[in-house]
Amino acid sequence: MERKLTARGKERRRQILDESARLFAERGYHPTAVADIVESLGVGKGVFYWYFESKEDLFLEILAASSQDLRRLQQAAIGDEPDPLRRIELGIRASLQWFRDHRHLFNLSQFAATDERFAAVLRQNDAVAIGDITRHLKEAMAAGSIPDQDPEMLAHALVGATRHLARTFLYHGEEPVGVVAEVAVRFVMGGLTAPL
Amino acid sequence: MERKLTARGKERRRQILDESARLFAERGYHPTAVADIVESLGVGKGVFYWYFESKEDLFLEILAASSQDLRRLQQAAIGDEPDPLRRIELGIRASLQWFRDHRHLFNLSQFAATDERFAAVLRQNDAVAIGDITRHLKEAMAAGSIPDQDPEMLAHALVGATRHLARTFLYHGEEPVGVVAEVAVRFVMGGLTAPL
Amino acid sequence: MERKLTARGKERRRQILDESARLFAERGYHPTAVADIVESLGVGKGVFYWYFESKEDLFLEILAASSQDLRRLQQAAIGDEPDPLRRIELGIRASLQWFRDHRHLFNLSQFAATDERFAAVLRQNDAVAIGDITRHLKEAMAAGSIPDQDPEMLAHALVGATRHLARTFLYHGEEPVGVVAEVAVRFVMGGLTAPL
Amino acid sequence: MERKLTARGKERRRQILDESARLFAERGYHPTAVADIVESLGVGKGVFYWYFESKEDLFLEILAASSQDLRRLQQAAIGDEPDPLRRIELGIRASLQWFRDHRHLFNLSQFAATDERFAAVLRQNDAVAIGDITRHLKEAMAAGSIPDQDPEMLAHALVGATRHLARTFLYHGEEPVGVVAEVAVRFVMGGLTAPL
DNA sequence: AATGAATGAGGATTCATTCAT
DNA sequence: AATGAATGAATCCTCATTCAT
Repeated sequence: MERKLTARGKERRRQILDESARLFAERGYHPTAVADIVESLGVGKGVFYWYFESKEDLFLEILAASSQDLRRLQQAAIGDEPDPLRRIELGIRASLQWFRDHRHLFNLSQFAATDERFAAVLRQNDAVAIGDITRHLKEAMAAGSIPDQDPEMLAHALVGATRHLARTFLYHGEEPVGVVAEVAVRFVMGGLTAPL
Repeated sequence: MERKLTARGKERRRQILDESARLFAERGYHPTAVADIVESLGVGKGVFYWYFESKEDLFLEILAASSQDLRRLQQAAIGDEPDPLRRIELGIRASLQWFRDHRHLFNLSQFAATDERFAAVLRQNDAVAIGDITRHLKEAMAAGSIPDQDPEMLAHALVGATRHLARTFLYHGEEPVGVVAEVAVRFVMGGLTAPL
Repeated sequence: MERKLTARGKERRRQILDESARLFAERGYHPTAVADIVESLGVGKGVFYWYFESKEDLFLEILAASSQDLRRLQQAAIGDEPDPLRRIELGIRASLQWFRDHRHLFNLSQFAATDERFAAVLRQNDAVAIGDITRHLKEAMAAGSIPDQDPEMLAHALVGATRHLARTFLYHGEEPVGVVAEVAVRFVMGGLTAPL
Repeated sequence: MERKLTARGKERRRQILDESARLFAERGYHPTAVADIVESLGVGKGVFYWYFESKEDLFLEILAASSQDLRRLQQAAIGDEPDPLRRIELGIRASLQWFRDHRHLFNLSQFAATDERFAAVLRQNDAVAIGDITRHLKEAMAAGSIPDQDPEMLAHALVGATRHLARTFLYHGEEPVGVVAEVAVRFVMGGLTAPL
């Protein structure tokens, strides 16, 4: 594969990527046929396979791209903030904003976790995120701002709380991001700083 | 439907229920064919449709049964404990134990969330759980043991943190339940009691 | 696979085997779609896959079966004839008769030779036939009725001449088997006994 | 069609012809896609259709060209040899050499025989070869050097033996041409001169 | 001459479900 | 209750060919 694409080609590729993410999210991976995707774009079936090796391949690409996108946003939000706990707070707020803006992607990773072919990518994506957070936590422990504990477990607790709030109130519900963020941040900070 | 089943019939039904839960969890709902299920039980295809309306129907039943089972355990664990925060703690510990014992079910609800036909049931199950927790939280707020906040949001934060820890360290990992429970309880209690 | 088949099932299986051999021979392997086969039998598409793993699998089975059938006939024709050259003659006559009766199979092995997935089976089939002939030739050389030469090469020359005559005059042409057999036997015997 | 081609154009055409012959021989006609051919040449798909009407057309051309090439070589080898049997011998030796040099073409004609669209060309090619041989044989019969028989049948027996030896020992095997030629010539001469 | 893009019919295979026995 | 057989719509993917640039 690895075609050389013209400008028009790149545009098409992006179209397919976007449209299929939308459909996968809406109906699920299996129930969305390649035929649905191309029909929804008004192009022939061959187009899909001109740009992607397979349906599976496409899905993997969507997963990878979205996780990269989220991370980019988080890092931009954190900037060079020196306080590690404050960095975590900024990360949470950025994530919630991103979740709101890309709510349709929730189902994708949800589903990806249930299929071994995709779960691997998901775990890797997660490992990166957890790694980032773990670094902040270690720093905070070294500075004495939170008690010494297994930083990885804390990272997962933090991620779990944040994502679930996002799914419930930003994806299924329509709560303003700010409100959810307030709760999330307070809950997480309380959890991180809770004495042993 | 609603057949009257003999003792042997009930046993068969349970066999199918268990085996398909195992297969769905292992490979996913769509990739598991009815043919796989009956073959794995060494019976003919007719058997399946004797006991279940459809594959979809069977999956719904698995979902409902497992959520009921979890709730029963939680309530047994809580007993008549008077302190609401203590009730929550007992609920978390019971849930983690159940998750450990039924780890194969993680993927099932994970997947169910991505398919509108199943998501409804899931939401209902969740609503019950959240309702239980919300009641405890309101009581705790009334008693002044945690600050006044939207109890439903707190409930979701709590559930998200707990489930994610379970998924990561009890399903993918092999951490002892006690260790995870300790972290979960401290994190959640810290989060709940964090001052405004 | 390896299903337990009822009498009706075995009958169906044979039907598919026969009908597809006919179609493959008539139109070629690739141009014959599974849909053509089942349609020509007036059954649903699933039936094919109930009895055969794949189209490829079916073709391999046809190849194997036909080569076994031919060999069985040859051995029956040879019986316990003591003279090795006479055995070869009987084998040639039997083969020609079989080729006439199963002319539609010519194209099959012709095609099979061009696809590596099938060529292997073909080579194995051929090896058996060549082995049989080689044994007769060695005996004849030991008895001094033909000059000492590489028996395997002779066997191939013999097979080549016979098959090509069959293809030309029994498959494409309509010559009586007896006439072709006369020429084939005289040509081959002349070739085998030609002095060094 | 029938384009006027520049020198560069002719070169391109030849490239396509050679590369596709190679690929058809290696993988078979149907499994070789036009896309494979052009990709293997590193050119765009338009190129193919600039030089050839269709894939089918290309294949027919390959068939015709190779049979012409073989015949040219045979005639050059025969020269003006007066003895008809000697001419046949020279033809066999030349053919074997050509088969060795173009072994990859074996599969092509093998396959062509199984598809009615190509079989016609093949039969015509064969008819020419058989016609040449038949002429030599008639002359030999007239001269009394071989017994009177149907010359066409003999020609086919001869061709069958020779080709099969070539396929077995020059294409699949690695026998020296000389050795195979010796066996082939002796076998054929024995067969031709065998008394009635 | 040449390229990347597009077409869409066609092909192998799967699978939930039904049915005759 | 249970079985093997059958159905056929649906799915992913391929590929010869055409086209705009």
